[in-house]
Amino acid sequence: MAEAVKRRAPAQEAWELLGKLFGETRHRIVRVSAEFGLTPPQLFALRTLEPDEPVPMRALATALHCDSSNVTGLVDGLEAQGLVERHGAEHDRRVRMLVVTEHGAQVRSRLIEVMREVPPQLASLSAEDQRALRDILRRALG
Amino acid sequence: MAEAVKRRAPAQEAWELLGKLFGETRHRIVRVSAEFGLTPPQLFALRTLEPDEPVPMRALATALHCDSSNVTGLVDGLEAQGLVERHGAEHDRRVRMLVVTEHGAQVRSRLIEVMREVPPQLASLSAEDQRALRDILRRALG
DNA sequence: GACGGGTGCTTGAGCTTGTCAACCATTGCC
DNA sequence: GGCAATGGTTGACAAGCTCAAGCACCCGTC
Repeated sequence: MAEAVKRRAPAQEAWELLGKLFGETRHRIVRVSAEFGLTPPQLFALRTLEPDEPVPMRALATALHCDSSNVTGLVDGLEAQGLVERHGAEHDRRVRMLVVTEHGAQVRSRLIEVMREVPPQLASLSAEDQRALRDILRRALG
Repeated sequence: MAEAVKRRAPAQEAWELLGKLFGETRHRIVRVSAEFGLTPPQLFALRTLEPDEPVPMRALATALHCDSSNVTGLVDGLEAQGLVERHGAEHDRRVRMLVVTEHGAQVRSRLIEVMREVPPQLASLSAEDQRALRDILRRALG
């Protein structure tokens, strides 16, 4: 640690660089949502719902880390666009199962497709760097 | 490309892993903001302002990629807490220069400190991985 | 020097997210 | 049957965000 030189740990610099990527990604999410006529929270909600696995609203709320009352509004929006439907559950008449419609499933898969697109900064990396990055992230997050 | 095996490019898998990290970071930002008595947008605003470099509100708006009218509210909040002040500019009486107060500068630096903390997933990487990650990100985003 | 377009900021309307508290219907246990 | 707990909705409220309108001011031109 030289006197005037403020040494930053490599991980810290990496973290700051990721911060930049985060910022740009936020705007991307807003843009993509708008393309699909959704708001970002609606997009996350639809992405969370598996077309073949109806879940009660409560489950969506916990998955999104938010209040149930919030989900009511989100689902209202999705339902208004015919992307999901509320079906009554047989065994418990209190719960409403969320079912992704045919249309909703199509939108959802296109949406996931777009979200998966690797941002240009990463795509421009060499094949070796891409593999190394994947391996490191696997070790960190896997 | 084997038949049934859907091969994912390494960069794509890396991107998905980063998505996970993003999600966790979002909650972290909310938590940190609350700790400082700020809302997330207020936090970003304060972080953007350099204590030694007063800037017109317009500049903050473009830096935050939002409308000027939005900044008015954000700055109202920061000013109410004594973190920034609006000063008239000499050469142009329309513009209001944003000046970070002494207190604001302190809060800001503590805040940046906390935001810089490397999340545990990255911190737990080996020193080599950390360096490799930094180098790759430098190439991607530098 | 006065006019007029462009600019910086604020205000207000309107929408969405998000939380909390209150409420209703229903369930399941005692 | 009674009663606490649960799933979902509603309403009140705070905040972010955008747009349109307005105000004060700058600056070019005639």
